[in-house]
Amino acid sequence: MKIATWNVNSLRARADRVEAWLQRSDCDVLAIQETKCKDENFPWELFENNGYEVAHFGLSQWNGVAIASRVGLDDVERTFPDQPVFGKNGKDPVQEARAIGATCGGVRVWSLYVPNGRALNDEHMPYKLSWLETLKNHAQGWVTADPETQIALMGDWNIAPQDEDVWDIEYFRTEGLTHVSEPERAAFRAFEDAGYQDVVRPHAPGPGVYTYWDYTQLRFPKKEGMRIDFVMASPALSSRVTGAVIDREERKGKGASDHAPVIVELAD
DNA sequence: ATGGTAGGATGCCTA
Repeated sequence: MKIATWNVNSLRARADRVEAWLQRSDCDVLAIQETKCKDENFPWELFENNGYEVAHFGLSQWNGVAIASRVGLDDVERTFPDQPVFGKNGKDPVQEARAIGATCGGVRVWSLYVPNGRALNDEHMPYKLSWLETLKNHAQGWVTADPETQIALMGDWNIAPQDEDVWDIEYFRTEGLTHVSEPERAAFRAFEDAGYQDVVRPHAPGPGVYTYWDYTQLRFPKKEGMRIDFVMASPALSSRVTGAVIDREERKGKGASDHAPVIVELAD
């Protein structure tokens, strides 16, 4: 079985790319982030025509997460329990469309779009950190309750956990940028402490291996990227992993998302 | 030279 995660940065703008990728990737499950649409604009037939069931959670033109599967799609859950709310200037707080879970082929899959902190002193940063801590607390509880449970927390984490996960850590430090700060990295490590493993890195080691390249500044041709998309697997799922690939080819050419798909292969 | 790109309810906000 092959499971994958991909921040597509607008499903409607990327429909042809996503369909072609589904047809050539041979993936059984795809966790999608940044669909950037509501259900009424979701391209349901794209998935149905290619043999996938799909569940979507989108509230507006922002965020939006989905799971497509050809090995079953059961017990769909929109938002994780107690998912923190966010409201600009404290107004109209809402649980944003950043998490959807479903059971696919015996694996509890979560498609996650972790909030972008924007800046170290921005109000989005404490939101990001509490969002992660709340998710971690529940994820820890799921494994404690059933040590054999197979869970994949996958998506765009908006964190570069190690210095090698950005092209120039000194640039990030000098500019005071997000994604590499100690609180963000501690939030990521907390998932590891709870038993979840980054199952891609051992099969796609750095340095210089990334999942995201900014559209600006010629970041992709200059190989200046970031590793911020992860598949964090519970212990029982980790032991099934036989390989992993970051599909850097998909970042090439006109009309690419700024993120590459990340694929994990599981033993039967 | 303080730029560049790409998406969205586009002439501004988000990444």
